[in-house]
Amino acid sequence: MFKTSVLRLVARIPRGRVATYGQVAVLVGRPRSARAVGQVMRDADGVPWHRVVNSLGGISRRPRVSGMVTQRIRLEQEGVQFRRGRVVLPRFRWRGGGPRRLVGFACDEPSLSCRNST
DNA sequence: TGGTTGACGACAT
DNA sequence: CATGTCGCCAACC
Repeated sequence: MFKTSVLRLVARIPRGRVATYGQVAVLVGRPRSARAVGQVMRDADGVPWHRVVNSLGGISRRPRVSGMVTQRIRLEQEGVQFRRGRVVLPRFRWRGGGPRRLVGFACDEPSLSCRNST
């Protein structure tokens, strides 16, 4: 089940790391369901929902409450750094969730050997 | 069964 | 870089 898969995956996001809606969608095998992931997060309970942000590293607006603040606070308390209102994805994006054959999230970790080009 | 609704995302302006 | 459009898709009605 989609919802269950999403919740199970989000539950695995380590403290101090974040994932994007699109990333979660890909990891559960539904690459085009990023939006639906948000729907699941809306009522998510008992999972680190605050570790899921949009593709820009920003905190997406919720329908009712203004939990944007709460989410950011929580992330910062875990050590996640923000830059101009956005999570510094290159450094805090979670890479995991299964087979690392996942292209696209490969080389954005500065501390690795990715800094050869520039 | 069929139409509407978004915690999204890639692109075009 | 900041909006606006359009495509997507699971959940809801």
